[in-house]
Amino acid sequence: MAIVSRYTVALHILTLLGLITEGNDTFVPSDRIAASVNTNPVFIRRVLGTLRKAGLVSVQRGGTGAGWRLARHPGEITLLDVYRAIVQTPLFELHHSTPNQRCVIGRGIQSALKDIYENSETAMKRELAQVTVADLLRETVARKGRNS
Amino acid sequence: MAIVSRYTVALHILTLLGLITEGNDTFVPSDRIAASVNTNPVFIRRVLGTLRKAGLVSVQRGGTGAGWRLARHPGEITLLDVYRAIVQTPLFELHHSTPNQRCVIGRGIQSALKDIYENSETAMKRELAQVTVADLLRETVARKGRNS
DNA sequence: CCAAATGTAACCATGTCAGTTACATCAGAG
DNA sequence: CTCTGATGTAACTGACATGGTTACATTTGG
Repeated sequence: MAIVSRYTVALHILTLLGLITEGNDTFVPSDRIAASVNTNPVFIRRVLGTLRKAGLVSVQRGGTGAGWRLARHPGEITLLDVYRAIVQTPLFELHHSTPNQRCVIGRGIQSALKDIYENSETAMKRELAQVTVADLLRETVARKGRNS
Repeated sequence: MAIVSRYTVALHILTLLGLITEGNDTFVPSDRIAASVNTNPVFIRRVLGTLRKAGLVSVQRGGTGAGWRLARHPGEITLLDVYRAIVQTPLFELHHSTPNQRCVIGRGIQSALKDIYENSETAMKRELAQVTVADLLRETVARKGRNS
């Protein structure tokens, strides 16, 4: 399967918070974020909770003006930070049930694949590490309206 | 989520076929493959069917000695070939429902993410392209018994 | 105290994955 | 020509993940 759209939503959230809360001390409620992402506020709050545990956003509870803002500057959050917060599982799955250990292939393949899979996942993460939320925000506003 | 374990099974199959059918003209039945992978033959045949459509394996139907073998030499099948055969979906999912087009972020983020996601997926595939089934087979038999 | 939020549980619909059973089909061996 | 060992594929299932929805207790500024 693919990497969950929750990751895309997380990046959308952080980009939006970067746009609105950077340079001031405002907080954005989950309803408003949900309206931009076009989904429901509960899902947004679930993602925000995960991002908060990772130290990427901070929350203000209670009263008018409650909501969320970035906990760091957008230039100090890489897409890999967000990936690590949202995605816990390794990119490639091994066998569901361990292969037959009485077969040469069954005995050695998981170990061999582990290395290859790690290299491949690392290469993907290396790309994500080179982009920050600030970069994404800049690119996003630059493309207002374009389709590709 | 993660890349389906079906991909791991496909690599297991091809490695096993490389071991058994390279240098002779034998065919391996799905039952025997299933015994090595430790799963059921129907699942194996489903994966083999996909690999056959991609031109990676060939099948001999009917009679004794029916089964499967590699359609190319193991050194001429990269892990990226297998990936392309098995995985059709892009690595990263975008939003399930299109974001709010009246918001600056909602308007531009999909386009911005598309580029980043493509770069990242390409980096992963570049690693897979550097390994062949022959490499995997060599590594696998070299590690008989080791756990990591 | 009121109002506007968060935090979270509970439930649901949907979809994917892989396991299983079943059976029609194929083709070599005798 | 039949027997036999296999493929090809449909159909059903259980398990699980995902995200949508409702509901409500909790928090806190005004």
